[in-house]
Amino acid sequence: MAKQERRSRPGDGPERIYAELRRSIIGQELSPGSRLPEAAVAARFGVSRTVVRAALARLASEGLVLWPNNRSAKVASPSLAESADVFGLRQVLEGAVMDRLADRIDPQGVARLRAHVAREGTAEATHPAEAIRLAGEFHVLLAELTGSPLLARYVSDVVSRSSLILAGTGRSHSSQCAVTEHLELIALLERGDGTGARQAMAAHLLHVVGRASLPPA
Amino acid sequence: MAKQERRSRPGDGPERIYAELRRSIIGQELSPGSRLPEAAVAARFGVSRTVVRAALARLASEGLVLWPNNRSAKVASPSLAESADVFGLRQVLEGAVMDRLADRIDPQGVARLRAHVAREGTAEATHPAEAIRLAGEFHVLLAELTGSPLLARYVSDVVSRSSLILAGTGRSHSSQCAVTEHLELIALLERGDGTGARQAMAAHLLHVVGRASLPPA
DNA sequence: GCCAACGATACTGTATACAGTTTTGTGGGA
DNA sequence: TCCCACAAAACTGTATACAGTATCGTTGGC
Repeated sequence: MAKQERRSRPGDGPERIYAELRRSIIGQELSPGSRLPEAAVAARFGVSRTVVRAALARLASEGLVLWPNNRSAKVASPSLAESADVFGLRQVLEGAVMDRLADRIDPQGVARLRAHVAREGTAEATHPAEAIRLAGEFHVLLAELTGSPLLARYVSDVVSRSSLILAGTGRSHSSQCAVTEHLELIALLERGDGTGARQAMAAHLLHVVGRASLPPA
Repeated sequence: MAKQERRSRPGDGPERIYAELRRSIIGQELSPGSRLPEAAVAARFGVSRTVVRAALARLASEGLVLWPNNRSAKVASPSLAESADVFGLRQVLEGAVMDRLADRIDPQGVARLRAHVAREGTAEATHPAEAIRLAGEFHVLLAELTGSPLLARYVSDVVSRSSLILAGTGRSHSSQCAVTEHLELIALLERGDGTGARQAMAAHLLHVVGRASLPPA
């Protein structure tokens, strides 16, 4: 017999707060530098500081918030150097993703990618913040399709940081360009062109940086 | 005036427990699968469960312990597939490290590397567990010299996991071979041979895997 | 006016209490 | 013997209390 659904199971508290804060940060509802006092966050979500601290620890480990000792956590505001570092690593990691995917991607994976890009296209005009999030998740989906959990995790990490960086610049057409470039990446993978896919990804990432008017990595 | 040294400053508790547990795990004092009940760990180190939970959270985020909901944390025991994943990512990340270092390494960096390898040589015969740790830290040091904090962090991450994996196999001569190979890597970097350094690193990592009698990545 | 000392306020770090969940051990029936 | 039910023990999840630390405004001296 199926267990009765509960409104929140034990252990889900931190996860929920983490997800909500993360969404707020990437969606610019919390701008870089915003302070996140534990008590305030706890009150806002109706939980205790204990739960908030667990969520903050995770956000800090992903670089989305800074959390110095004995001081309030605050939303990270990456410097130019840090931004360059993030995108430099994306070149490394996502280059490896393309190499691996060109060999092993199957029609089902291609279909998932195309479906995702379709959602990007839908959100692109109406929900700019969500468009940024979806554009990032496309890259995470690519990484997941490699079948390497670790690679997927690191890509997810740098993509989160990228979203925070890009949210700060607030270019609204970023996503439109991303859609056509994402489709191009899929096409290259589909025909097994690993070299082309790697190069296209490198160019795509440079475009993303360029549109955000950051100096190239 | 300098502040009076304290035995432990607030906020240092979790960090200390984290470091001690990590050392015990990598040093095989805690073997894979060992249970880590919060209360037991807390009693052992003379702190409260609060502190232990923070340390466990960090270890779990680095993949050294598994921490399912409502269950005791336990030391991870990586499967063959997970081990292959770890070393596959090391190829990607450390290949990038060599590329970057061949351009930018300075005599001071070379000196630090050589000094480190000297310590590896000293520990190699007498303290096998410490030799494994030092061999890992050589790779972390390489990554740090690139000047990319993020790259350094990810390398540190996969090296930790590797240490856990290698500790399980318990090959005692691993470290001796590592010393000569590490010196070879330094020599290649010193003469600016990026391609050679990248290839040598790839071979080195394959050797490490081979000595541990794991299937090649 | 300017700056240092100081006190109030806000906030974090850690311990602990209690409730809820999982695990373990034990006895009874087939 | 095997296996299920069930109760006891072990353990985690969360809230809360209290002590310690940073932050900020104010006051007093110059």
